[in-house]
Parts: sequence; C-alpha cells; structure tokens
Amino acid sequence: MNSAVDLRARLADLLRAALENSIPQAPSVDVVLERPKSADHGDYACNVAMRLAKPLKRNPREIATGIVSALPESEIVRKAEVAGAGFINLYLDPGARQQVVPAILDAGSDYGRLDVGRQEKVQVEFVSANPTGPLHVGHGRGAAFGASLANVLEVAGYDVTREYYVNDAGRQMDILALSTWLRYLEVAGQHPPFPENAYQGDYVREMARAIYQQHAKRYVHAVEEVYCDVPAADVDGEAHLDALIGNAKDALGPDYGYIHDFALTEQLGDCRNDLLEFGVEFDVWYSEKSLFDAGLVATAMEQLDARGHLYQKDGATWFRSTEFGDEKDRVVRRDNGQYTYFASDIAYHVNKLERGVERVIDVWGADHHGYIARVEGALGALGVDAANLTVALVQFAVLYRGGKKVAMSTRSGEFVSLRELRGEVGNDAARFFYVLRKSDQHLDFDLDLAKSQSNDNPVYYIQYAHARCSSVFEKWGGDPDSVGNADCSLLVEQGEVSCLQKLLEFPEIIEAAARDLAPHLVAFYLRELAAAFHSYYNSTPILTDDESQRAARLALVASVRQVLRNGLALLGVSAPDKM
RNA sequence: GCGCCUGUAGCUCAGAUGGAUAGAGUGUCGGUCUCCGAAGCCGAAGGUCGUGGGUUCGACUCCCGCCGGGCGCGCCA
Repeated sequence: MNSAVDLRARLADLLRAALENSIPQAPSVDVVLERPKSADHGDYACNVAMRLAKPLKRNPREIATGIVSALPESEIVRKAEVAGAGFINLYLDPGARQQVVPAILDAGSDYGRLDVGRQEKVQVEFVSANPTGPLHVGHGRGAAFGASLANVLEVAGYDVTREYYVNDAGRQMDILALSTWLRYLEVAGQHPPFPENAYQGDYVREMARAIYQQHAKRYVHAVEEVYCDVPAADVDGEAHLDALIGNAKDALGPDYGYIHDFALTEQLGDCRNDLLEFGVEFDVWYSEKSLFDAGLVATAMEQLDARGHLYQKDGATWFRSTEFGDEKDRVVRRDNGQYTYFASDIAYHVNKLERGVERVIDVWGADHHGYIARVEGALGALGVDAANLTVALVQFAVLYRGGKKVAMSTRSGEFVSLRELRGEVGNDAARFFYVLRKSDQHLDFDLDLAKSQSNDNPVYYIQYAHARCSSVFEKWGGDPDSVGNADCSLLVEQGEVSCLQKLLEFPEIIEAAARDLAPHLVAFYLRELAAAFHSYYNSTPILTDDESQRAARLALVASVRQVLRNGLALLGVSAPDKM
C-alpha cells in the first residue's frame, strides 16, 4: 500500500525523532498514536510523555513540551500541542488528509492492502464439520468468521491458505453409512427398527432413495441378519450402533464401502455447495482418511512412543498429556484397536506445520476449548513448536425461535440448517450478522427477529450508502474515471473532513483486525464510514454548479464507495449499485 | 469441584498496547422530503461499566476474592 497515506506511521516517526532529539537518554519505549475520542484533542494523540515520566522522574507535561518543541517541521502536521496530564495532540494538515482521496482512487480495490504480514504463510482451518449432514447455523458462524478472517489476513499481507479438514475416517461416518443403509432397506420394503441415535434427517432418506433408484435391491439383506446378536438399544445405545455397523460391514462386504462413500460424497458435495453459495471457498479439502492411508497417524504414534510419551492401560494406549499441562491423560488408541479422533488430529497438526506453513489458525467451536491443551501438548511432545498454532474459539450461536431456545442436533435431525437461514435472511445479512460481534461473544440468533427485521439489518445501512454513491454518479452522468484529477483541497466542509478521517482509518482497521483475529472490527468500521457518508450526503449537495467543487466532492464519493466496496468484500457481502 | 468464555444504556453490542467528558445500533420522544435515493438525516432522554478489594499519576481495560450466565471436563467427534 501507498505509504504516503499511512499518516499515523509518519507521525509516529516524527515523534520518535523529536523524542530522540529532546531526550537522547530516554529509555526505549513504544511511540504509539491513538485516535482521541473527542475531536477537541486533535486527530491523533500520543501518551509517550506520560509513559516516560516515571522512568525519567520528570514531569510528563515538561517532557511533552520538550518533544513538541523538538518536533521536526512537517507538511502533514498543522499543529502539535500539549494537553491534559501530558498528552501530545497532533492536528493534521488538511492537505495531508485530502491526499487520501487520490490515493484511494489510485489504489482502487488495493486500498487497505498492507504488508504487515510480510507474506508469512498462514493456514486458516475452519468449518471442518463432519460430512454427516447439512451444515447448521452453528457451522455458519464458523464459516463466516473464518472466511472473513482469512480475507482480512490476506489483505494485511499474509499468504493465506483456507483449509477444510474432512472427517471422513471416523465412526460418525460409519453411523451415517449405517443410517443410509437402514433407510435403504425401508425403501426396499423392509422394516428394520431405526435406532434413535442414528441420523434421523430426511436427507438420509433421500440418499437411500437415490441408491435404490440406481441399484434396486442389490444391497438388500434380511433384517434378521442385520440385527443378529445386536445388544439392545435401550441398554447401551452406542454398543447397539457399533454392533449394527459391524453387521453392516459383514453383510455388505465390499459394498459397504460403496454405501459409505456414496453418503460421504453426497454430504460433502452438499456442504461444499452450501458454502460456495455462502461465499465461502477453500483451497484445500484435507482428508482425515488420507492421513491413515499415508501412515501418518501410525508414524506420529510411533514417534510419541519413541519419545516415551505413551503407555498402556486397560488395553488402551494413552498419551501422557498431563506432562504438558492437560488435566488428565488421553487415549489415542482404544482397546478395540481403533485410533481416537485425537490420534489423527495429532498427525494432522504435525502434518500442517510440516507442510511449510509458518502459522496455523484453527477456528473451533468454543465447546472444543478443552481440546487445545492436549493438541498443544502432543505437538510439544513431538518437538513441534506449538506457538505456531493459534486456536481461535468461536462461541456458540444460540438459536431462538418464538423466544425459546432451539435445540440443535445433527443426529436428531432437529436443527435449522445454514441453507434455511440463508434463504430466510439472505446471504449478505447472514454473513454480516455473524461477524457483527466478536468471536468470543455468545451470539443470540433470534430467528424471528432475523426474519422480521431483515429490512432493518445493519448490512442494508451500509449497502444503502454504497448504492447512494453509485446513484450520485448515475445522476451526474459523467465519466467516473475523470474525477481522479479533482482538486481535493476544496474538501473542507465538516462532513468532508469526517469522511476523509474515516477513509484514512481503513488501513488501521485492517491492521487491528488482522492482529487481533477480529473481523468484526471491519463490520463496525463500515457502519461508521457509512454513517459519516450519510451525514455528509444530507448536509452537503454534491452535484453543485461549481465545476471544480463538484469534481472534488465526486472524488470523495468515489473514494467512499471504493472503501465500502473493499470492506464489504472482506466480509463476503455484496455492494449493490441499486437496492 | 476444575478449566475456558462472558456480565457496559430498556434491549443487542463496540470500547487496540491501561489514558482526557464510557460510545453505537435498536427502542422511546421530538424535528426533517417543492432540493443528488427518507432503507436516510438532526436532536432529546437513557449509565453505581455485576460486585468488593488491590496495583498507579490514571482502571471498562491488569491482579485477587465473591455473585450471575454459557460451554467443557468420554476408550464421542
């Protein structure tokens, strides 16, 4: 990005120079500029004098005065003054602020692009829902957050890979395959009891019908065979399922793989389409099964064992995670010989970091927080630096309907799907709504409210500002590209200054959002920019008769529109020219 | 019981490395379209920042205790 408009960095440089000149012996301290809440305190304020007061044992106002008088002459500073307990308030030269307009018009969709990431390779893994059914609204939050975060990181200068971890190897997939097969038997005219804890959703029936349509009775087996030696469901539901799965595998033989893969392909494809429609795309769909096929799980376990971190107990294999701060040791291999999810997850994380990624960000639901310690512990045990792993926890999106909490469970089939939500409130509103609060804040998603208030959704306020900008240009009828040469020194109205100030802030917001993994900052920023524009629009005519004034104002409008567009793009929200 | 998150205006939420008079939306009330889009704008009312201590020039922010809410603590994923 054009450093000429990075005024904050330039001001900080000036202050550092002044500090160096006025107090050469000062201890090194960060010179940070903040935006004062009140406009009476200038455009930027610095508290470095107050921070130095203690180590230097000097009056902060006295230090500040010294810095201000040593401030190098600069075209971007109109005034610098000492205020309050020792703040240094800086007032921008109007010309410096006006510079942002040509800078934005010049950079276009690249305005806001930074280099703070230095092209460091970052992988963001998100959603990663089991492909055992449609995505629900909880996944939607992870999807919206992860996608927006990845966009923010990318624009901040990171080399981002978006990854979806496909749990295609576990028991849940077997349960789905079993569920599909049982429904298939129903379609084929049989009446096997359908376990309560199998997947109940209608989509299972649909898959069953599709299989029956293609293959007729090829996979039919007698109910007695299916339920041979199966323990009662009401005694141990899980054992009941496991026995059924075992029988299904025995009965179907190689055909079991067909059912399994059919269900997997079907659900994963559905998931992918759903996300695609939601504006969420992935670079890598990483298969858990491939970890096993490549022997990576076994290798990771061998390495843990060789380093003395595994032991046997009760027929199972345990990882001594307590040595790494976990509350208790964890099983990596069950007494039936099956690896746990944890085992493949260890291999997966080792693999991620070995793929040349410098930093891994996992976006997880908050209910997985207890999982962090053991994964980090396992990485540490294998000599992999867990500091390269950041887990961004996204709190629950709790759904309300009719003022009551909606129970969500994929297995019971009682959930509101992401697709359903998108259909009700629209993709734009859904994407925006999801990132409108910080990730560690619980999200109360009131469906009735989201539906009934869809016209009041804050996203429309921002899109409306964008449409207004476009409409001004349409009304004007001139060539939008021609405003680039406008004389921006004419932008001196209060509303214009507020807009300029907000436009200048955009790169700062990107930087903060990337640093804090907080895409919600972008959403809040866009609201403020839209507000500044709406206010300006109502106070000042843009299409005036004065040609140069009109050109300057149009240039400002074009800049606002560009930044709204850039910001909305980060959040995956469209920027319509008409509404 | 232990761990993570959380408590800010009637409601939903922002408050970056501790900074100046704690902000926005929504709701309520009052203004505002012979004029570029009223899905807008302008104004008013609305607060013991859960609570009690501590740290210091200064605490919504950091530390400790307590109270309330959510989640987790499986040979499930």
